[in-house]
This record gives sequence, structure tokens and C-alpha cells, in this order.
Amino acid sequence: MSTHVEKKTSSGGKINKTDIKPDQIPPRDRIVTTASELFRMHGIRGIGVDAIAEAAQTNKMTLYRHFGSKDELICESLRRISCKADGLWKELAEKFPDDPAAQLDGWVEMRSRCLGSEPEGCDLANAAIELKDPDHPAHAVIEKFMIDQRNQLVAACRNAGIEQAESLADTLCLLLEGARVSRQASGEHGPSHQFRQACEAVIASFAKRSPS
Amino acid sequence: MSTHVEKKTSSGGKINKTDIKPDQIPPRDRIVTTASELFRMHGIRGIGVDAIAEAAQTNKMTLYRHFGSKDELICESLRRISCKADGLWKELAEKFPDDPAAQLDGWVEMRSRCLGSEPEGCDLANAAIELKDPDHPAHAVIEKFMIDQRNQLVAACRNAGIEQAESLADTLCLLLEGARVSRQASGEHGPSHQFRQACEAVIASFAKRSPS
Amino acid sequence: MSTHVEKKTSSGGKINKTDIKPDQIPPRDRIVTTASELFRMHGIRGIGVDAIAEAAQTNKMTLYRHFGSKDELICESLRRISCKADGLWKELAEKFPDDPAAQLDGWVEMRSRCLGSEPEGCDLANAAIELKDPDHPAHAVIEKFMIDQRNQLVAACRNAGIEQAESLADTLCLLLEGARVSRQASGEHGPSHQFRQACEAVIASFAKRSPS
Amino acid sequence: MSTHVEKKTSSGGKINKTDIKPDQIPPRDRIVTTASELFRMHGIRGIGVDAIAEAAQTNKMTLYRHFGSKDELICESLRRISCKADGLWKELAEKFPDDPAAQLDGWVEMRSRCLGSEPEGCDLANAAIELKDPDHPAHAVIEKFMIDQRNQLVAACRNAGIEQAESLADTLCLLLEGARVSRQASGEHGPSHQFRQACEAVIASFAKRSPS
DNA sequence: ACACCCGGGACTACCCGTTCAT
DNA sequence: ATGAACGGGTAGTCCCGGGTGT
Repeated sequence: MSTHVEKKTSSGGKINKTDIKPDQIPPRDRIVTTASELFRMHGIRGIGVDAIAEAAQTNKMTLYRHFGSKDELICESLRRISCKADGLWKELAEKFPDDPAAQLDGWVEMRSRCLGSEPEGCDLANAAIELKDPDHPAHAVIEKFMIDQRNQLVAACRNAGIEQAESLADTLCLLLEGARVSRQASGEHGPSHQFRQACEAVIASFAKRSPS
Repeated sequence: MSTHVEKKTSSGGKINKTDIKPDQIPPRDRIVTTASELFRMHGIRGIGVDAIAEAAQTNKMTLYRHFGSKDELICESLRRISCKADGLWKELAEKFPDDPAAQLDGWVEMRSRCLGSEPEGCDLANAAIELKDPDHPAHAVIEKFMIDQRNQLVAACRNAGIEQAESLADTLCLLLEGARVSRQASGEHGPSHQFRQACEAVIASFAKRSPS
Repeated sequence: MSTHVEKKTSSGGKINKTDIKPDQIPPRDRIVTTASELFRMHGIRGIGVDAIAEAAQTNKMTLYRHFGSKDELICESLRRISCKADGLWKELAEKFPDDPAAQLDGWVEMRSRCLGSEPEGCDLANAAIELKDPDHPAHAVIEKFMIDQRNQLVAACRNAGIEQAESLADTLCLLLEGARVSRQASGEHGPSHQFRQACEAVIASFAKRSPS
Repeated sequence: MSTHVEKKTSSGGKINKTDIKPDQIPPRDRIVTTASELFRMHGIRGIGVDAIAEAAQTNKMTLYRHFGSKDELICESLRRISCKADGLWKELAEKFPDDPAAQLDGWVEMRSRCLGSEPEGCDLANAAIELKDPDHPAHAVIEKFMIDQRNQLVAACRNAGIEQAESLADTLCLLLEGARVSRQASGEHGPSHQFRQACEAVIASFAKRSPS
């Protein structure tokens, strides 16, 4: 497992056009970012702190001064990811102000596109599956994230005038998680391709029941 | 066995032929069964061949004579599980002969009950998530299983008179996988509790569109 | 540990620093001590490195890092035991200072008591019997030990004023080894019970011949 | 176990003494003899049934038909050896008829010579040391042998007019066993060279106390 | 920032006692 | 009756993991 740490984000994400040094960003951030990426690629158990430190262009000791244990790093990594996911709703709100239904549709659209571009599925859900031990501190992070996601979805549904917002939100959660895991297990031509249509159908079905 | 200190033959002597034999079942089966269970409990990466051999009341060498590698054992274990899952459809067919709609409902019912009793979700899907390496031989097994499952679901839908059987089957797949992973990530009070209602609603929705 | 299923770090998390630490003593010492005990109980050939490592609360690799081979471990174990036996003479010298005859009697007394409390006999002698291969490195350790033991016995005899110190020492050696092996072959009611009286008689006999 | 002893005669049913074949002796005997020798050379645990069968110019199956288990073979081997040892006393009785004292001296002489020619010591005692498990059937054989040996020594002593025959016999036993084990642990120049003199001195000492 | 330690997982080669198919 | 196969086991190797002291 050599370094091979080239940032593939020249196309999207962090644009660092000004920095010649890749390490202008503080080590802590570099470590978390690198860790997240490697966790996603190889699984949490599949990558070691050694490789993370090396890929982050630092050393194990610095890593341990910042995090104390791999478990802490895992948690921090998951926390960051969940923050980034939160930002997504703000984007939608900005993109479709005063149009909750469009926000909901936008969510489906966005998630649907992610299914193609991010075949690794949901990092948080994957972590939950990989970390069987229910006492692992990551589970708290995961659970909180899941609740937040659902709440935001519920809010979006409610704003969109859906009466049974909770039910719809739950259903959409199931479809999303299902599509993500199905993407990993069955490939891109499996049931996950049905995600968008299923969402739209379900939303339509719930909207019908609700007096708009 | 803590220290293997009890020898059986040259030092232990006696062994009346009626020695405790908890293992009428051949070692190979014991190993696969035990492995499946331990994989489910601790994850594939979370359990070692040594522990499997010990739990199967045999030793590492016998394990390796039968399987050659842990990867082979993983594949065999997944194959068994997928066989068992196949049997499930036969059960439904026997239980509701000549009533395809009831079979479909029975599937929902059965899956719904499993969600409560088997919090570890789908072993195959979990394995797909844990085994990131796309070249891992297990992926072939998993993919085949997923296709089979989907096909059987498609057939059931079609038999039940659904016109867009593929779409419904895919949607149900998504809901099921989603519910299973959500069960692990969010606990039993998360979106997974919505599985049954969602399935029923979706089935009803598809049935409506199909002129039976 | 039956299944090693309890992981410590990545899945177990928490580990408060005050984790149960029954092992202030370094692994190397634990291994040697444990090995000595298990060798004594089950014979050198009767116990495996795996069982030793497990009983020493470590693993095979650590064992091999410290010793390189089971044979080395055997040698080290025997060396330790022979050191402990050396300390015995110091005890006697401290207990009976300036009274060589009492030291000799004390030796008989002590050995006699050991016959009852340590039915496994002399580890070094047993090892010599079990390890038939004369090229085994343990034989050097054993031989050195035997010579040392005899020399100390000779010195004690000489200090006690015995003229034919070598002969007496050899005879006492024979009686001791004989008693120890007889203890194992014939039980505690066999000839070994005669050890003390035989020693005393022999000592008296040699003392008589020596004009003090 | 079914066929006991096959007929070894090459022609008809007569016992043909003109054996050209070296394996005129029945397989069972060959096996036991070979086993005894190999056990003595490599230790009981140090040799396998495979090697025994091969050395006895037969195969494992035949061995197992005759003995059922290695443990049985061990026992039989030890039984034979103990028989041979019994014969030794008869020899002495024939050699020195009506002279018990000479028989005792002869015993010492003979044992002393054996110490030089048989460096492996007493097979029975060695077996007792190697087979730590007290439940091993061999221990019964060993114990019986030891008792017999002691009894015969006691009888010889008593016949020689020793009053404290038991004490002397026990002492001689200790010296013999001690010499044998010392021979293995310390080599031929160790305390075992003192065996003869020690025996003679002890006998003389006991004889003195007894009114001849 | 390096080297080190302990731990452990996967795997190999070989042996032993026993049974079975031939 | 003979060799192959089986179930069990042990010594030993390699590599990587997390964590610590320097």
C-alpha cells in the first residue's frame, strides 16, 4: 500500500489553485481528509494509521498527538462527513428558495446523481456495518447523523405539504440507503437504477393523499 | 480449550469409543456453519481462521485442507447463505399455492419479521460493503445472489399480475436493503420500521396501475 | 480466550488506560515462567508453543521474537530453573553459617521435603530423558547444571570434613536422582520414602571414616 | 485382534525351524521388539507408529490389528521389557545357587555393567517420566514392574541375611534408578560411575548391622 | 520523525494416530 | 492386507496492525 496520494480533486471539490505547497492546510485537517478518503476506499479496517499518516504527509506520532487513537480519528472523520452532508440541505434551500417541493425533488435528483458518481455508498452506513461492536464510539456519531438526516428530510417533506411527512421521509431513507448498498452489491445496473423513479413515485403517491 | 493440554491418544489413553461426540456433522459443514455465524457476528474481517476453527471444534489445518484459503471459506459461506435464502421462496410457494399475490405479501411479511429478529442485516450485502476489493471472489457470489433474488422477486410480481414487475421488484429490493442497513445504522426505531408499510403502499400502487 | 472475539482497539474502543493489567512483568519473563510450568506439568514434548503463548497471555509471534525456536525456549527455561536451584545453596549457607555439617543435613532435609511437594522430579533430569537427541542444545545446559550441583555438593561434603567428599557427593546425587525418578515411577510410597534415611546413613558412614 | 497369531510356517502346519527368512518370527513379536527398540532410542513420543511398522517390516494396518492403539503397543512393549528383567533374577539364581549374598553382589555387578552398555537407562522409568498423564495405562504396568523389582530385591536381601531387607532394597533401588538417570543427564563420567562402590558400601553397612 | 514493541492474522510444511476403500 | 485419506496437531514464517518511547 504505497502512498499514491495524488489529489484527484482537480475536477471537483477543493480547488487549490493557489498553493504550491500541498501542506498549507494544517496537519490535522490533512489527516482527517486523507483518512476519510482512505477509509472510503479500503474500508475502516482495511487501512492502517501508518498508511494514513504517510498519505497525509506526516507521521504516526503527529497523528496520535492529534487524535489519541484510531477510533477517535474514525469518529472525527465521520463527523466531518456528516457535516458536509448537512451542507447539502443548505445548498438546496439556496437553490430553490420558497419552493419546498422543488427542494425535495432536488434532493432526489442530487442523490440520484451521487449514486452514479460515488459507488462507495454512504460512509456512515458502511461504517455502521463494518463496526459491529455496538459500543464503538463511532456508533453514536452515526446514529446522530442518521437522525439528523431523517429530520431534515421530514422537515422538507412537511414543508412540501406532505401530511404523512415522517412516513414519506422514512420511505425515502430506505430507498436511498437501499440504493446505495445495492449499488455496491449489485453494481450500477442493479436495482439502484430504479432509485429516482421509485422516489418520484412515492413522493407523488404521498402528495396525492395530502390536500395540497 | 484453553491450553490443548488434554491429549487424546498417547497420553490420555482410555477414550472409550463412545467418547463425547457432539459432531455427527462432518467438519466441513461445521466449519462453514460456524464461519457464517461468526462472520455475521463480527464481520468478515473481524474474525480469524483460528477462531473459526476453534469454534468449529476443529483446527486450522483441517480448515485449510477443506478450503485452501479464508477467501474460499468466505465464498462458500456466502453460497450457503444464498442457498438458504433461495429455499425461502419455495416455502412461500408451498404456503400459498396458486396465490401469487399472497406470496408477494408473504414475502413482505416474512422480511418484515426478519428485520426484527436478525439485526445484522443481509450477510451478502454486508460482505459486499466490507470487501471493497472488486476482484474479491466473493463479489461474484454476491452478484449472482442479488440477481437471483431480484429475478425471483420479479417473477413473483409478474405472477401477481403486476405489469411493471421489474420496477416493482427493484423498488422492493431497495426498500429491503435499505431497511436492513438502516436497521444497523439507526437501530430498530429508525426508518426500518417503515419497511412493511412502504412495501404495501408500493405494491398497492403498482397493482392499481395494472389491470388485473 | 475462546474466540479472540473481543477486540481491544478498533472495535472495542474505550480501553481506559487502567485496563486490567495482570502483567507488569515483561512478556519474555511471562513466557519463560509459563513455559517452565507447562513443561513440568506435561513434559517438554507434551506442550506446544501455541499453548505456551496462550497461557503466557501473549502470542506465538512474540514468543518467537524472543526465542527464535522452541529449543531456545527450552534451554532458557532450564537455565532459569538451574539458577533457582543454585540459590538454594545460598539459603543453606545463610541458614547455617559456619556449620557445614548442618548445611549438608539441611540439604538432605530440604530435598526430602521437596520429594513430597514436587512429585514431578528434577526438571533438568526429566528433560535429559525426554530429549534423547544428544545434540540438543539443552543437553549442554543440563550437563552444566549437573556438574554445578555435584560440585556444590562436593564442596559441602568437603567443608563438613568428609575425606572422600567426591564419593559421598556422587552417592548423594544418585540417591537424590533415584528418589526423584522413583517418586514418579512408583509413587510416594515407593523406594523414594527411603531417601532421607539412606542419605543420613551414607553420610554417617562417610563421616565415620573421616577423622574429624 | 481377530486373528491372534497367524501361522508363520512356510509349509504345512509344522513348526519349521529352518528359517531362511529373517521374518520367521511372527509379526506381532517383530512389532513389539522393534517398538521397544525405537521407543528406547527416540522416546515414546519421539517415534510414530508409521516408523515402527516400517522398521518392523510390516504396515500400520497389521500393527493396528494386533494392538488397536499405540497405547496398547506401549504397554505391551513395557510388559515384555519387564519380563526380560524378571528373567535376570533367574539367571542369578542359577549362577549362584545357594549363595544369596553372591546373588546380591551379582546383581550389583550386572547392573553396574549395564550402566555402561545401556546408556538409555530404565525404559520403564523413562516411560513413567515421559507419560505424565497418570491415567495412561502404561502406568499400571510400570508400577507393577517397580513393585516386582523391589520385591525381588527385598527377597534377595533377606535371603542374604540382611535384617533390614526393605531398607536396603529401597536404597539399592534409589541408587540404581539414580545411576541410570544420572547416566543420561551427566554422561558416563558423572555420578553414575560411583554406583557400584555405593552399592557395595551400603550392602556392607547393612550386613554389618545384621547378625550373620 | 524514527525505530521499536507487542499483538495477531493468514498461511505452510510436516507428523501422528486412525480408519476406509480397495 | 496395503496405501490413501482423514482428522487432528505442532513448529515455524511473513506481514501488518496499533501504539509508545525516543
